[in-house]
Amino acid sequence: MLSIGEFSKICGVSTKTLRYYAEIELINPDEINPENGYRYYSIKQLKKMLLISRLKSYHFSLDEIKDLLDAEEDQSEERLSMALARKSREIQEKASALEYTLKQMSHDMFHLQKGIPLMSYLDDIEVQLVETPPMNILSMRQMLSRDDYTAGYGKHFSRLYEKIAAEKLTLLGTPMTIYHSPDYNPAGNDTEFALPIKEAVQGTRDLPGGLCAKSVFKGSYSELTSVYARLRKWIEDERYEWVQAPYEVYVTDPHEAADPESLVTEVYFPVKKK
Amino acid sequence: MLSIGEFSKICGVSTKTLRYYAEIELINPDEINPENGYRYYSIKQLKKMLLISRLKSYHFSLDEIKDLLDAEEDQSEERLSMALARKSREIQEKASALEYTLKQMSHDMFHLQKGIPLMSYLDDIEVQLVETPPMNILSMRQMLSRDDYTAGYGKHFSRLYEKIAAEKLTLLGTPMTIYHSPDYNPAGNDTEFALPIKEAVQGTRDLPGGLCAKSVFKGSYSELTSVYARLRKWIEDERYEWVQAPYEVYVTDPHEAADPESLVTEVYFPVKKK
DNA sequence: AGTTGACTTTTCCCTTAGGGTAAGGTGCAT
DNA sequence: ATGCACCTTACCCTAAGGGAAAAGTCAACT
Repeated sequence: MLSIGEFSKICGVSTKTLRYYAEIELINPDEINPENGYRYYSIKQLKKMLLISRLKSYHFSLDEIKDLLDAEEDQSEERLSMALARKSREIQEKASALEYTLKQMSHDMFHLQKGIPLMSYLDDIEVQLVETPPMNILSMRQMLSRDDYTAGYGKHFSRLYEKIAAEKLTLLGTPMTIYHSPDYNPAGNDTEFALPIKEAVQGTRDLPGGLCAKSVFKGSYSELTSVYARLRKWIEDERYEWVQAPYEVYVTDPHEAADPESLVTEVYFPVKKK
Repeated sequence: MLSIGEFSKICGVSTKTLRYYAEIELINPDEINPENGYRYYSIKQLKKMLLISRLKSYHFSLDEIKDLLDAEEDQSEERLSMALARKSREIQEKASALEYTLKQMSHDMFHLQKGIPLMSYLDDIEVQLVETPPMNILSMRQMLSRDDYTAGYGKHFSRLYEKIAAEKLTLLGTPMTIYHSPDYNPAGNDTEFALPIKEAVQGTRDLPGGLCAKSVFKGSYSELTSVYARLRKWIEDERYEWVQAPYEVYVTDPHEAADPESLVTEVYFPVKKK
């Protein structure tokens, strides 16, 4: 039997951690001396402890690890395999999110180098009041969190384009995204991906036209949240009111634009006078 | 003037967040009604709030953001530039750490698919007692955290190799790492990178020989922590005691091994009988 | 003028995975 | 017997807010 200090050195984890793991019942000491409360670990627990450390290095939470270890003997390998596959996908998404962040940052650093203050583009966003015609759109709607957005974007639009090709429909414009969640919600947004088409077939719906506050923005998508802020500010200032879900129209195909600076996006807020 | 709810919608952050930011004095409401405590924000604060959101998306902590915003007007752009460059490097390191984790995971998944339980290799690690001869080593020593390890490894060894080339020294073996921190410390380990050479020049020291517990391990470096555990267990079981810093010898050049499975590493623990 | 519903305030507790410290009890070697 | 290393529990702390409760306030509608 090993004291907590000895076991801690063998495993490479702190005694504090071992006590915490006992508290949450992730790994219990083999024996506890009832007189003095001393914890004693057996060498057989080393393997379990090392597995915990490894899963932790794979970014599993202690709760997830507990679930995996508590699984029945005969299912455990299968569950572990599935969990690893799932977590691996999560990490890939995290990594590509980081890549994206890096791109945004280098973009901002480039601006700063040229002496342009970071948020100055805000002053250049112009807002106009326009009347939009009704459209017939082919769309898919889903709850999406910020993190899923990039993945969702590609997936849904490629499906929509497939359908258009398969059913020989007539495309009338560029892709658009409609945001149905009333206010900004970090947990997830009710998002509709849409393409305007001519034919009214199954899966299409009517997007009513009407008065809209509109901004045309040229630049990286990461700055779009500011465009929304600018529009909401304008709506507030001009005493309008927001009557329907706002939407974005991607005038430039993001896959064809080499430079994020050249991306053109229109943002519409359907409004009425207060 | 905008109420907290209005300002929150315009900025795309929750009211809770705005209250928290006021509490930590990151961004204060322009005015607080002394009678009812209502917070009122001016539209001029929008730009600051959006900048905060952007910096947050770049993984700056609120403390860091506060420092950046509190900077003097004339220094602020310069500091921002430097901070972005630094944070960008941090993120790159995070990303490559994730890539590395992904490699380890796919390795484990491959094993599981073949029906090999994850930690079974532990049973295959053999320990032997050997007598090592003293060596003369050229070395560099530094505190390194787990995260810096990969970067430190490449940097230090390339410097050591450069010196050997420049001074025409005679290499007597493969690279090794000596771990001077007595127990595992997540904050940072006192690590010495070394190459055995013939000549006793400046920058070299004597590595005393003696009795060692030794394991030869074939496989990915991520499994080395377990080799250490296995050795410490053996030392405990056999009633030996650990008298000096343990060290690893990289028998295979990690840059030349295509498959992590083929990497060969020796781990030595200088010991004496208790 | 009264009511209702939407909005705002403060306060308290909760989250992860332990770290740090204090006060007091043990085990082992000299 | 003493000293010292080791062990115990208990309490507070972290970052960035989320959730809920209780109470006060605003604005619109009747």
